[in-house]
Amino acid sequence: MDDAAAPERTTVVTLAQMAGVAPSTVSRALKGDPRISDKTRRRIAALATEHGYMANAMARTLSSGRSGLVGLVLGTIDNPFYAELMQEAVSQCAPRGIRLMLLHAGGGPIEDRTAEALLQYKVDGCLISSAELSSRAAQICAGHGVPVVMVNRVPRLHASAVTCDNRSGAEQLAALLLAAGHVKFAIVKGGDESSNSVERERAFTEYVSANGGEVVLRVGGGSSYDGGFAAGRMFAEMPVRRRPDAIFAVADIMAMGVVDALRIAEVAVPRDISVVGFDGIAPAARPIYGITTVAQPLRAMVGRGLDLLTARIGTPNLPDEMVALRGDLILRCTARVAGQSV
Amino acid sequence: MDDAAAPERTTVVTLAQMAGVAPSTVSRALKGDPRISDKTRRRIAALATEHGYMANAMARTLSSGRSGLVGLVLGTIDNPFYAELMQEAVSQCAPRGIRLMLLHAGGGPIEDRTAEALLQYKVDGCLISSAELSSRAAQICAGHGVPVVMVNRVPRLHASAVTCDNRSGAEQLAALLLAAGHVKFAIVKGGDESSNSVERERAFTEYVSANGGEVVLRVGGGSSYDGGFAAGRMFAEMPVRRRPDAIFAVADIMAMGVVDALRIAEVAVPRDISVVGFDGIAPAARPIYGITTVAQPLRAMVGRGLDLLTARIGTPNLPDEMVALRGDLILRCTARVAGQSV
DNA sequence: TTGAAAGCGTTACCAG
DNA sequence: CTGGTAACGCTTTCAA
Repeated sequence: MDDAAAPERTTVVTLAQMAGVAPSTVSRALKGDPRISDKTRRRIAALATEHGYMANAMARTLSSGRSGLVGLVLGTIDNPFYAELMQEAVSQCAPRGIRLMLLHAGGGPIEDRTAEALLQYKVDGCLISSAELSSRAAQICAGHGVPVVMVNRVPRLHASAVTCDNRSGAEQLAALLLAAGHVKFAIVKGGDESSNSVERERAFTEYVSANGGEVVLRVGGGSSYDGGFAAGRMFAEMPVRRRPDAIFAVADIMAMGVVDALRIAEVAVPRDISVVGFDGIAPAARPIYGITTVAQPLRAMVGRGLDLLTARIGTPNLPDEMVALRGDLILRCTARVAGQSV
Repeated sequence: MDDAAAPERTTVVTLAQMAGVAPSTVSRALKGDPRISDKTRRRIAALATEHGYMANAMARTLSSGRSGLVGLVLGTIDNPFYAELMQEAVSQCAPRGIRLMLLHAGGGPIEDRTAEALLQYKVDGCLISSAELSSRAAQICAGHGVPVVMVNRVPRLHASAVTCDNRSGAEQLAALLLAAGHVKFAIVKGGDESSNSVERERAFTEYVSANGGEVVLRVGGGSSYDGGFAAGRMFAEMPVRRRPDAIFAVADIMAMGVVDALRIAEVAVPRDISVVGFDGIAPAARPIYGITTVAQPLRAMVGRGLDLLTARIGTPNLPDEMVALRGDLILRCTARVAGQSV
């Protein structure tokens, strides 16, 4: 009835007709191919905007093999770090003209059917930032030449990665605590599969041992608030003599749990125990927490990750590249500081 | 050199050749078209799995007009509610075979270039859960027949929506507080553009007024922790006589801020003031907070939202539909309860 | 500097 | 029940 005037979506072909040129010319003009005369280019561009032309990404992909899609894999979202990372990724992808396909978010491995979306939608590359990457997904990427970049995680298989410099960060924290006179340390670990946790833990331990301190205790915190809370309660219940001086929680979210547990048990932070974290998530900065920490340079990390990815999309078979970015020590109030009384 | 044996990706055509049938038959067999004989179907299916056939989504979209893509628009991610919603959406989309394109996350409106992705990638529908939907994006969807479903937000333009029953929730909270003997109430609002905030605020006010209480104060909290914190500090600084008895923060994230500010000012919750929230986000349940609240039935909301969306994708021009799901009152410890001493 | 035509992999329509 | 074939909209040689 009322669709008599089917508006006939504008395509390269319709544009070509209007401009009196070939479709190929339109295609070239629109993407700025240098061998199209300025005059025709302008004419075509004008027509295009006038008619609200929008390239059909599907057709383009089918023909060119490039989709402009990047797969995003996120870790468990209870940790605000991943939410912040996601937001950063979204905002940095827009100006680069890359679209994100959200493949996974949360704990657990990637489902097979999800991994297949990689292939079906001809994803150009993959940005991964979860602890658990199913090996199937990794295989798929590797097997089909889909470049993978990991952010905040060292790669197990064929992939590039950008991480925070865990060693330097952990050392800065250790140095801070040591300078404040602490000697008996505890570490609240993430998971054993978490490369970050392992690296931070080791660097911290080594630095402390080499400088007159000792890590007397290490407890698992599962990279979650609850894990940190449980650990904190355990510390609070220890006889004071055996209790550590200072606690390094390898993630802020766990440090928050530790601090809360201590607070509830009326163990004063930092008077009785100093607590430091790692990551620099927003809630840890709230006045109620004021977690002393090392902040990951999230913006730069995502930016660098996207650089690596686009480079590899443009030029296949580039060698894997690992980049570590230094984090910033942020002094707040859960750790004693040398020469400062509480 | 070593790509001599170009593996020739398996497609419907190659499969057809192997099976000795037409491509159209393969296509039909693979999608379970009933008019293909069981025998051929099985044969083709076997071939397909054997050769690891993966349909090319781009080609399919080009030909069928349906992409299987749903655009996801998320509000500011500082509120864990959106992170939880995202996770829920991701996990519910997978089994339904729908893929998510992450269009936007964070504050601010959707960029135009992002909105255009909607068209370029032939997104089948849009799931929106942010306060700010750029009208441009909405126009684009409406103008191109892309169904839109809003979750946790009432639609301004042409769109369906699923929300929590704000009225019932607010009334449950009001009733609880009234029963505990509170009479002087304050409300910490979200933004004025937030439909949820407005609805909750109004329902709460009406119920309270109708039952012998009074809302003596309403202050903006910007739907953020910081906003709640500022509001809480303000309450703490008020002369006790003028201070409200009980505070309704229209979002848990603000309630957390309120509670922290009061705690820091050594105003006891709930002894001196009761505080209630709304949403049911995970951090508000931590022992350190224990926010009394109404939890939104997130899983059901997302499920229902996806139902509405797929229905509208399958059958265009269905009328807009608004569904409200009742939330659950969760008694924790920031609100006094009738007949209970503190 | 531009044009013509051959795909890209699927689906859908029309026959048979 | 199945086959043929024309789209879908764009890119990309190969020619001119």
